[in-house]
Amino acid sequence: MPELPEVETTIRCLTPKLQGLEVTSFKLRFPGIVGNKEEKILKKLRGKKITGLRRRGKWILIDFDSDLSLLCHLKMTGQFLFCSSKDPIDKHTHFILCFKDRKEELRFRDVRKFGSISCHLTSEVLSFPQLGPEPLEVSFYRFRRLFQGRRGRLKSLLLNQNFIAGIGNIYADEILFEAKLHPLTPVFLLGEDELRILWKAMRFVLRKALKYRGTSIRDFKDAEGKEGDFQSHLRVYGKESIPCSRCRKRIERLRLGGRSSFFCSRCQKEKRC
DNA sequence: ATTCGGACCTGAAAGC
DNA sequence: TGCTTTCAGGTCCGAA
Repeated sequence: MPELPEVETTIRCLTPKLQGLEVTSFKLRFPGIVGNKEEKILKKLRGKKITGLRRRGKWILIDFDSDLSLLCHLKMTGQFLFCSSKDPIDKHTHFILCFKDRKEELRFRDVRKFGSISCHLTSEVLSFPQLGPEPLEVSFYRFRRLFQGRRGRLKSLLLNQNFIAGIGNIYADEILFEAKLHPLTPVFLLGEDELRILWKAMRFVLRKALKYRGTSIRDFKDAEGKEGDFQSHLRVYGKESIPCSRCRKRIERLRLGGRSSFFCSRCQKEKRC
């Protein structure tokens, strides 16, 4: 479910609540989300204080004192909840952190169980996922350089976390519509002007999605259970056969690597070699 | 070397 | 109504 805006929204919601809290215990109800090795390391969290939360791509980092960090990925349906320990625990809640002098606890729930939590040394945690630059931090010059010598389709590249980190299926489609570029465009055909338009579109769409606190189409909720508002601003994603907001031609859908891509065939003309 | 399908899971919605 | 199929904000792996 979550891409950069949803992950960032989750972190912004959690940070003021978790900052400074000391771990007293944890419950692992479904060990599958952490490796067996990690289960051992997790015990080291007892007595540690949360110093802060960070995002890198779609990863969530929870930093503790004494050089420990949790590295978490929500995948499709993962969700963090900060709630009263008296609230009922449903069957999809897999991991719980409890804190000193607090009635609230941090829960990780994940219907599809794709998500993951692992524990690392803070000094090493970022070397684990091999990720491209942050879309909202990368300069145009570096962005342009990323494309040098690359092959393949434009949308596939935007989804490649190695290439750039944090964009997923919804925002890739929205960015391409904003930039008026076809998802199947071979990247070597892109010129300087188009790359600049793409870079601007990427920043525009992601910042707007952040402003509206993410997209809640199906599952996404922040750590207070609150939904995002960007779904009412989507222009192509999930809009098959609905008239394009720019030109009124019906939005089309195609399959790219097993995933749906929504686009306007009039606004986003396919480039030929 | 990219690209594809399948795998990992569950549940909602659509199709028949 | 009820059973079956399809689909889903992600990523990894192995095979064409």
